[in-house]
Amino acid sequence: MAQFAKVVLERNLDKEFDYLIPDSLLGVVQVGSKVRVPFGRQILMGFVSSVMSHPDYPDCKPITEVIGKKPFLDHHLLELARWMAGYYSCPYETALRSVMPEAVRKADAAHKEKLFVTLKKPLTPEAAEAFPKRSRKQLMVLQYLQSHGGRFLRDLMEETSTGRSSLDALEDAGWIIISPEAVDRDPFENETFLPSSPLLLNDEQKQAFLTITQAITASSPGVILLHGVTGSGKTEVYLQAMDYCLRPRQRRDCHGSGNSPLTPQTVERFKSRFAESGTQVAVLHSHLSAGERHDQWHKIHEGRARIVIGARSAVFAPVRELGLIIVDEEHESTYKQEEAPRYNARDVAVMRGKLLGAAVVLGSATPSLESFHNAAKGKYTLRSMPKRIDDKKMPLMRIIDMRQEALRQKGVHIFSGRLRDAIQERLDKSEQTILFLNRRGFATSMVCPKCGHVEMCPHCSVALTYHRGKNLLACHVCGHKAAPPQDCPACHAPDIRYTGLGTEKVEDTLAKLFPKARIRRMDSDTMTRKDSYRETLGAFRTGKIDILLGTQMIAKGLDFPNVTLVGILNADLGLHLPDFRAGERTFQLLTQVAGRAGRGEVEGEVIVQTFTPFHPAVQFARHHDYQGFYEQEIGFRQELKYPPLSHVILITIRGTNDDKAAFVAQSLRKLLAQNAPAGAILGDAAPAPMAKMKTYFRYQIMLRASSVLKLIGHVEAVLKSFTPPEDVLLTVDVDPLFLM
DNA sequence: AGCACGCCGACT
DNA sequence: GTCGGCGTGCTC
Repeated sequence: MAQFAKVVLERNLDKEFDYLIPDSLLGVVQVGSKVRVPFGRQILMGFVSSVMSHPDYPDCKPITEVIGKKPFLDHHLLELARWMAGYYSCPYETALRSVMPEAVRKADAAHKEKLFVTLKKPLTPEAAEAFPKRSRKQLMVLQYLQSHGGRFLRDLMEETSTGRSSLDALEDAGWIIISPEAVDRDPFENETFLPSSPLLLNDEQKQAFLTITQAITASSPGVILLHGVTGSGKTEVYLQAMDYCLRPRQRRDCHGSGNSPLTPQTVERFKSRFAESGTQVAVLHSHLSAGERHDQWHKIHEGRARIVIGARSAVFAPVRELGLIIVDEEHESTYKQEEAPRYNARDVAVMRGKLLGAAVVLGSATPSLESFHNAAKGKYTLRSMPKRIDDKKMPLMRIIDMRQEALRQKGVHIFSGRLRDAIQERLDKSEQTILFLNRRGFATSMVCPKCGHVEMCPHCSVALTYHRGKNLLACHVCGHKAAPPQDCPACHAPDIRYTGLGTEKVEDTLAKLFPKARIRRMDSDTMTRKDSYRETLGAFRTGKIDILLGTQMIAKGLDFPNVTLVGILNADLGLHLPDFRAGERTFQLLTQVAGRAGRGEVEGEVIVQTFTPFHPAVQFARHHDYQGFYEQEIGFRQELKYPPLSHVILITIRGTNDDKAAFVAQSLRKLLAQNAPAGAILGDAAPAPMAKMKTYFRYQIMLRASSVLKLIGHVEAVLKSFTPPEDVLLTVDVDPLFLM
C-alpha cells in the first residue's frame, strides 16, 4: 500500500499539502522529517506533520528529497505547535517557526565541519618495525595518533609538523581515516567551570524538593507553583531537582527556562553544578549567532546535552525524554512574545508538560495572579518558601510620603531627607546602595512654561525625553531623535523647561549631593557595549562602586551581599497606567527590587518614595504580604471580570489614516457583536491608550470570556469574512499582558 | 507567500 | 503587434 505524507510548507499558507512517499523513501520519511517537495513550479522545504495511507487530495506529487537522517521534530512538538496555532490564532506554519529556530530550518546553516583523523588499526610494535625506513614521518604520525587518539587534521599537521601529503599517503595505505567531523560552536567553550556541590536544604526547600521529585516520578505530574520569597533559595531547589531528574533510574532529561536576560552568573551556576558529572548543558538565548543556535539545537536534539537553559524560546528545545520543565520568575512579561505567534512561554511550558507527562515547576517570589489563582483553584500544587535561607531577615521597608516631603522641603525633590541620610550612612560604613528609577534620560518632557506646549514625538502619542549626555530629544517608543529647540516651537517663548525625572538627572544630583561617592548608572543608554553589563556588575561586586543607580535592569536576580540599602525613587510610576495589571506590576516590582537588599550578614533596609503611600500595592509590598495583595487584587478582578477570572482577546486595528482605522474598528466591532458566544463580554472599539504609535493610529476591541477556545472560534470566523482595506492592519492577541 | 495567467493601455 | 501594469487564484 502506497504511503502519503501531510506536509507543512515554509510559507504562511495556513494549509497542509499531501504528497506521495516514493518507494525509495519509504521508512525514511516519518512524522517530523524535513523534506523538499515540488510546489507549483518551485521546490519548497517543509515538515511532515503526519503519515497516512489514504490522501485527502486525488493526485499527489511525490516528495523530492528527505533532509537529515532523523526526523527533526517529534510528534509532541508538532502537537504543541498545533495547539499554539489554535489557541493563539495563527497559521500552523507560524507556530512551527517558533518551535524550530530559523537557523535549524534553513538548509545552509549546517554543522560546521572540520577534517578529523583517526587511526584505522592499532600500530603494533612489529608493524612499526616493518615500516619502510624512508617513511619516517608517517611512522611518527602514527605513533602520535596512537598516544593522543583522534585529532583534527589541522591540529595534527601543526603538532607533528607534517604536510598533507604524508597524511594522504597514510590514508591510501589504509592506516588512518580522514573524515569530516562536526565541530560545535560553543559560546562558552573558552570558559572553565569549577564544579560546585549541592548545598544543604532547609526544611522548606526540602518540602519543595520532595514535591517536585514526586511529580517527576508520577504518571501525570501536573504543575507546581513554587512561591518563594526573594532569597529563599529557589535556584538550589531547581538544581537538586534537575539532578534528581537526570539520575539513571529516571532516564529523563530536563530543562529550565531561566529568567531573561540570562546573566552569565546564572549560566555559570548551572554549568558548575553539572560539571563534575559531565552532563552537558545547552544554552539558548537571543544573542546567539545563527551558527551557535544551530549547534546548540543539534546538541540537544542528538541527546548530547541533557539540560537546557534559556529564555522564552527554550520551551521548544527538542529535549529527548523530557522530565522536568522549570519556568523561573514565571510572572515575567518577557515570557510573552509580542509578535505572532503571541504565545506566553510559561503557558506553553504548562501545555508541553501536559502533552508529554513532564513535571512543570513555575517559580516566583511574586507569582502572576493567573498562576496563583490556578493554585488556589487546585489546578496547580502550591509550595511556599516564606523565609529567606540562613535565617536572614526580610528587609525593613519604609514608605516615604512624598506629598509631606514636598511640604517640608518646598517643591518637588528627588531625594527625601530620610533617603539622603540613609545613603550617607551607608557611605560612612562602606556598605552599598542600589537606587531604582524606572525611567531613563534626563527629563521626561520638555514644557513651555508660557503656553504649556509639550514637545511630542511626531510618530507616537508620547512626550519626547531629553537626554542631556547626547543633548537630544528622543522618543522611547519609536526611537525618533531630534535636536532640542532653543525656544518654544509653539509660541517662541525663549524659556524652555525640562520636567519629569530620569536616571541621568538622578545621577547628576547624586554626584552633587555625595561628591566622594563612586556612582554608576545602569540603563540601556549606558549598557551599550556587549560586556558592559558584566563589567559593571563585576565592579559593583568587588566594591568599586558605592551606589548603583538603574532601571528595570537592576530589579531582578542580582545578589550582592554588601547591599544594605535599596531606594525606590518613585514607586508611583506605572501605577496609574490605564491597564488593569498596573497594581500587580507595581507590587511585583517593589517586592523584586526590595529583594536586592539585605542578602548578606547585615539586615537590609528599603526606602520607598511615593505620592500614594496608601495604595494597596505599596502597603502589601511593605509588609511582604503576597497573600494579602492577592486577595484584595483578586476581588477587584472578580468584580470587573478581568483575568484571571476571564481570558482576554485583544484586537488591535491600526492604520496611517486615523479616520479609516476608526471606521474599520467600528465595523469590525459590529460584526463581532453578531452571534457572539454566550457569556462573552465585548468591549467598545476605542482608541488604544497609546493612540498613535510608530506613525500608526491605533484602535482596540477587547473581548472577554471564561475560556479562550469558546471565543477564538468566533473571532476567527468574523475575521475570515472581513477583509480590511490594504492600509489597515489587524492583530489578534490572546491573553495579552499589556493593553497599551 | 510566490508565481502564474490574464486582460487592459503605451511603446518600437 | 509587444511590453508590462497588478488583479485573481492556485499550488498537493
